[in-house]
Amino acid sequence: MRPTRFFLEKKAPHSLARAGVLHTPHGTIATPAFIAVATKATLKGVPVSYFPELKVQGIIANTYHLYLSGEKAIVAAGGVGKFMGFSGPTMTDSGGFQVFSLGVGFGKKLSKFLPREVIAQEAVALFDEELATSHGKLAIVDEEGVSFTSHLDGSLHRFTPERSIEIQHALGADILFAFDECTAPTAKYAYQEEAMERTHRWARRSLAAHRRNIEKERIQGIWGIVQGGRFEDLRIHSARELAGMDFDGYGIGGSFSKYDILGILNTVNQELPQEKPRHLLGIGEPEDLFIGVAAGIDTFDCVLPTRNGRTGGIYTEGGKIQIPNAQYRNDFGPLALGCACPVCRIHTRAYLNHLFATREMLGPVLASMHNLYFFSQLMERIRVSILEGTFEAFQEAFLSQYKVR
RNA sequence: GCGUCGGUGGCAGAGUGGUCAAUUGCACUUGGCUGUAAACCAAGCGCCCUUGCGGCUACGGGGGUUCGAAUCCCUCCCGGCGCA
Repeated sequence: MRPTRFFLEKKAPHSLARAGVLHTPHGTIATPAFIAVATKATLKGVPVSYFPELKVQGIIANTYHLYLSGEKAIVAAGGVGKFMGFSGPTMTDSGGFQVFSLGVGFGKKLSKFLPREVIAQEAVALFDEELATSHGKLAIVDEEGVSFTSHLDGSLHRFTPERSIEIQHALGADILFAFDECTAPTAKYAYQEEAMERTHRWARRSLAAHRRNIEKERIQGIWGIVQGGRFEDLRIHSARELAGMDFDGYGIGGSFSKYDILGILNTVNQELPQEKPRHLLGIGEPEDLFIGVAAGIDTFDCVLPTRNGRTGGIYTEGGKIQIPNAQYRNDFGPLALGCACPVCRIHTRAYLNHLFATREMLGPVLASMHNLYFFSQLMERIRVSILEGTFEAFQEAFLSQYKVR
């Protein structure tokens, strides 16, 4: 029996949305669900003791970052979950994203979504010069793997699919991801295709390395990552290719064009085995979560609730607000209307505004907690709506008052 | 009272004849953040104006020198320090 198992409970009638339960050796996740990002074995700013109240069902940590900081103590502690004091389900990302963020993304303010301006001039060459040079990068890709220059001390490190899996075995999460290459949103078709094919070869090697370890294979599941960037035909090809491998679930990675992400995800998910869980890596805003769910995604992870929280962004029913802004100085209402989170039960916008203005560390902490609850709670409501057969109505009701800037 | 040093934009503090509406930091205002190089980054921050190598007013007050002054001179006011 596989260490992670997924059971579908209900499918929505007019979309690919679905509700289910994902079983792991450390408990279950009711899906659709938001997985909190705990890159360096900490959900930045939020004590594990608050997880239950914040409805945090699971976390995802990062192989590259924990490897750099030294995974020995984590192994000695009995795995990343035990190390951080979290008894629930855990995942580890393979380090594939760092191929992008420390590679072609280094020094640039590239998000995973193709910028609006670039879409407009799609026909024009997309930063081809920059992508072609390795100057200024901390990660260089070759067929065998990736050479990293540590962003911490400049030391040289080497990741291959086998090495990533080996470290992920040491970290001991319930679900680990195949080593992949996350490409830039600006990558041209030819490079995207090349990277995707390489990612498929790495997926096979990751899978083989995992199955080879009989002990770990029994207690950790491995999910493969679909790539292909914003190109639909590549995505279809990638999904079929991955579907043909014996993964326990699937991650959908890489970058997208904001405007056809629903279409691409729909396509991808129709190619993937229906009975297996799909995780959309690194996405997204509340409106993106609806898009993902509607396209058949079961789990998500994203740094936004914590990163935005740390930097003063608060999610509310009416959209995202900047709590340090002057207009909230005397706003004694809750952060979000009707929010039942432990922060809103006690604190006001004015207080959070004050904490940020005075740079008190509690500000980022409380904001992160609230945002985390907001995301988890949103996913829970989405799940309930699917079970009740009212997903589309709920989506419409939520988005009608949630303003996207 | 004498001597001396100093008074610059919200604050601190550069500048010491032109390229100064004035470096920089803080504060302030506003953006951004999507598998976390991020408790971060960016922009703005005298007034007017749609624009500009744009106009106007500014470096304690007043007056002068000069083609030109935050920068030099005189004087007044204010502050620190020293001596009486």
